[in-house]
Amino acid sequence: MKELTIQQKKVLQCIKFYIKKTGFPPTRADICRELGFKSPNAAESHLRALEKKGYITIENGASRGINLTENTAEKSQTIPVIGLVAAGSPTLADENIEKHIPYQESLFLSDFDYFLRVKGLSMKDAGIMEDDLVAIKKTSEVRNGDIVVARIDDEVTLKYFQSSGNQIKLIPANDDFDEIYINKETEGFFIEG
Amino acid sequence: MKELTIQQKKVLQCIKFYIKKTGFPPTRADICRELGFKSPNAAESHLRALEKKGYITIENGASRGINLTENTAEKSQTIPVIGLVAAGSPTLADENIEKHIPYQESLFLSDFDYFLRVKGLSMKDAGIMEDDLVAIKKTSEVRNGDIVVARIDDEVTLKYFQSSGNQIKLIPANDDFDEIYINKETEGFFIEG
DNA sequence: ATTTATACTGTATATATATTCAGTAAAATT
DNA sequence: AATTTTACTGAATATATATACAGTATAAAT
Repeated sequence: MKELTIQQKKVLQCIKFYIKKTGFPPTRADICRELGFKSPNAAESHLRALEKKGYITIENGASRGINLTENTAEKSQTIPVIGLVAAGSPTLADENIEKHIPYQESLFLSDFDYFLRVKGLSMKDAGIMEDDLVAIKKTSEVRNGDIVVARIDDEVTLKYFQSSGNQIKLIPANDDFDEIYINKETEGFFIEG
Repeated sequence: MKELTIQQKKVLQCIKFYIKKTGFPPTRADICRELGFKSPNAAESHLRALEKKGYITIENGASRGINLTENTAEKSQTIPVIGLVAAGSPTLADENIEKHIPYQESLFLSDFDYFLRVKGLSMKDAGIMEDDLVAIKKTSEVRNGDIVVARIDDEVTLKYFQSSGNQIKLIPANDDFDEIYINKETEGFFIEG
């Protein structure tokens, strides 16, 4: 695939961002607004360049008829694997990256931020075993029953989240201690084993 | 969330399908064409109903300004887990469903069809271990190097796919036998463990 | 019994949008 | 040195599109 210029990258990112935000592609005018162009033809030209280079397809005559190419949408990225998160007794939690694994966005299109390798068996009954990878998404919204990564000072645990009034309980899925929660931080996602 | 009527479901499905196909939402006219309506107002009314019931949002004045709600887009589904697929020496392959696991489409937005539980260690070096779940997508396009689920008569194996001319080799990622391929059927996807 | 929601056809229209044409200018290729 | 590509402004326009208005008819809710 042919290389993009800096401006063309900006336009492509702008399109992706717009779709993510609104659910549908931008118009020429939208792109101009986002990037500060004063003529719709500036956007048009860039779109045609992106089309020519194979990053998007354009349905002629259709409004917002921009379609990200597979290679563009399913852009292969790498996701960090963060090591050794304790699930039993919480251990230290520096975000030491184990490795980066190549990862096709198309496979798990959720936008989680990193993988966490589980240590300990306290979430055993939730299907999360030792050495499993758990997809983690940084978020500020946590609902009851969610599995969260709780951080207390420098220690991390995987627990069920349960908020009742002002008290927040972190419940392991085995038979350990319950804890008071301090600072909701991330939300666990998928598991396997 | 309020229940949809049959027609409203059809319209919603039509929108999803259109987005999947084209990358952008349909116009009122597009919906009419797909569903056989003769007046754009038929689509308009349904859209407003879907909006009212919270399945979509509509950006007024914007063309194709339809956005699937989170609950709509991330519709929780169940995916079958198909049991005991041999990876070492191929065993029998009736599609006996182990169980259905609830699954949020948002997490893995790829459209694979089912999970396969791996038996045997012949794909060990590819990171696929015993008892891992492998996401499988039925497809007719297979490229060299893909991991495929090969079906020979009633037996199934997980192997690397390698086509050279007319000969098709199935290579395990360990140290077993190579085989001739008969009937490309599905394509393995992700793994974990 | 009356209202409201569903499910459309059909016509009309303001405007949102793609797209072409005419330029300017700098950078990169050939 | 000449051509092509990049990167825009600015104006003009055909048409794609949302959307309102006027109806008809049936089913569901109050």
